[in-house]
This record gives sequence, C-alpha cells and structure tokens, in this order.
Amino acid sequence: MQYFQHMAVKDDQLSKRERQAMDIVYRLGKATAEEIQEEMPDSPSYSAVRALLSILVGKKLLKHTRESRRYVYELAISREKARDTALRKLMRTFFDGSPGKLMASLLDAKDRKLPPEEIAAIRKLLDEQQSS
Amino acid sequence: MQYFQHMAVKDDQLSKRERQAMDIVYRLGKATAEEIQEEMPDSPSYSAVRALLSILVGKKLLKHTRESRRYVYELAISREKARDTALRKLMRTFFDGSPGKLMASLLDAKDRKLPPEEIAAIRKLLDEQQSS
DNA sequence: TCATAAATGCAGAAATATCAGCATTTGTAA
DNA sequence: TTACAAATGCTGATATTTCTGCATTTATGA
Repeated sequence: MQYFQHMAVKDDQLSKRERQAMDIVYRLGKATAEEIQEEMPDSPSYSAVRALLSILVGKKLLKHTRESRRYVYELAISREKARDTALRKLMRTFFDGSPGKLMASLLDAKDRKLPPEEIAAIRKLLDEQQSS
Repeated sequence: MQYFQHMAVKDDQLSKRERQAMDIVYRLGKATAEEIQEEMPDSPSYSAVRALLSILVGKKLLKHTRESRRYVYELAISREKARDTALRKLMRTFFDGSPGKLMASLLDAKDRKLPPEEIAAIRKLLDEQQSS
C-alpha cells in the first residue's frame, strides 16, 4: 500500500489492531513495542506488534526513535491535537456538535462527583468565557 | 464466527468498516442501508453495506425492523448508554479519567464560544453538584 | 391479478489485515 | 575483541474482512 506523505491518515481508516495500538499510545504518550503488546487486548505476539507498529509509522501516525538498542514509539502529532480531534468527533457523533450538551452530560451523571477545586476551576473558566 | 448472546461486542473489536457504520448509526440514531451507504467514506456498494449491517446485527450491536419493504437499522442498546461508554473511553484515553480535565479542555478552546444560556445551564448544574 | 421495481439472503471471490519465523543487526559486558 | 542476548527487518503464510453477483422475496399500482 502507498501512504500519503503530507497528511496523516484519517481516524476512521484504521484497522482494528491499528486502532487498538493507537489508543494505547494516545494514553501512554510513548511506549516500546513490548509495552504496547502487553496493553493490547488478546495480546498478539511480539512480532505481530512490531509489524503493526511499522505500518503505523509508514502511515505517519507514529514516529519511532532509537533508545539504545530499541525503538520507542510516540505520536507523530501532538497529543493535544489528537485529543482535540477526538473530542470534536465525539461531540459531532453524540452531542450534535454542541460542547454545552457534552458538559451537561458530564455533570449530569449521578455517579460522578467533581472535587470542589475542580468545580471552582470550571467556574473560573466560565467567567472568562462570558467576559471575553 | 460465533457471537456472544448476552453481551455486546466490545468497541475495540470492530473492523474498520464496522466502526464506520456504527459511528453513522450513533450519529443518526436510525438509518436505512442506503443512508448508511451514502454516509460511509469511500462508499461501498449497496450489497457490501448490507452484508456489513448483517454482521453488526449478528453481533447484537444493531437491530433491524422492517418498514414496509425495507429494513431500518438502529442501535441495539440505547444511544445514551453508547454515548456514556464513548465518553468514558475518551476520558480514560486523553484526560486521565478526569471529567474536570475534559471540561477544562472544552472551555479552554479559544475558537469555541458557548451561548450565554448554555453557560447559565452549566452553572446551575455545578450548583447542584456542589450542594448534593 | 400480475408485471415490475425494489428490496433481501446468501455463497464464495477478492482484498486486506494479522501474524510467525528466521536472518540480520546492535549493544553490552566479560 | 568477542560471545551473547536482545532487538530489528523482512518475507510470505494464514485469517479475517470486504465485496460482488445473482437468485429470491416483497410491495406497489396499472
């Protein structure tokens, strides 16, 4: 297969295993093949994980740097950017693209309890939104 | 393949096309094969889409009901439940599982502006959280 | 009623993803 | 420097996913 040189592959174009691996790197920030293997559901062999990671590097979603004897894999784009993309997608899919609806859903959950200092922090952000 | 009768297949066990289709149904709530076909990236043939949807019905992720001549597909579990699952996963992957961090990120985006009535609604929810 | 258009059901071909195994390279420490 | 352990690179086998094509069923309206 031939990959685009200039643009990362879209999120919904990943195979099952590719997505599983990406989710792990999103969460960990950076990881070795071995760590990723451990985290993957129904852990594939080490060989299989490395093959998979090579594909993701080819797709420009990950980059790897050698650390002494082995590769460490990390995101090719910033975690913040990836996070924002994922957040937007979730909003679009489940909340009609409305951040307000998403927040309402977060606050509505009966089993979630925000610590007071986080509540205070959010109030502050709301003030800023309103005044700007 | 044999599917579990009692439990929906986990989110990270879906193939690329399966996930694309599910995302569309999550967004639309319910849809015909034709609508799903139109929404899918690199729209596959109508036949291919129906084959895919049959698999998802087999996996108990979708259910279909006949409406006059054709099937209409919809979620097997409530949209709200699916939404909550997705939200939790996003929190875990990108926000250390903290709803506060997620909200902060939503409010922090410079390009997003919440309408005043939504801000008010959120303040109200915060009050309730704090008093309960 | 019956011709027709529009949908389904299914079998298996084609494409893609996943994986294992092994030769090779690389770093380490004796 | 050299033996060894630990990693990579790569090829091709296997498994799964994706898709096509066609026979069949179903609703509609002339």
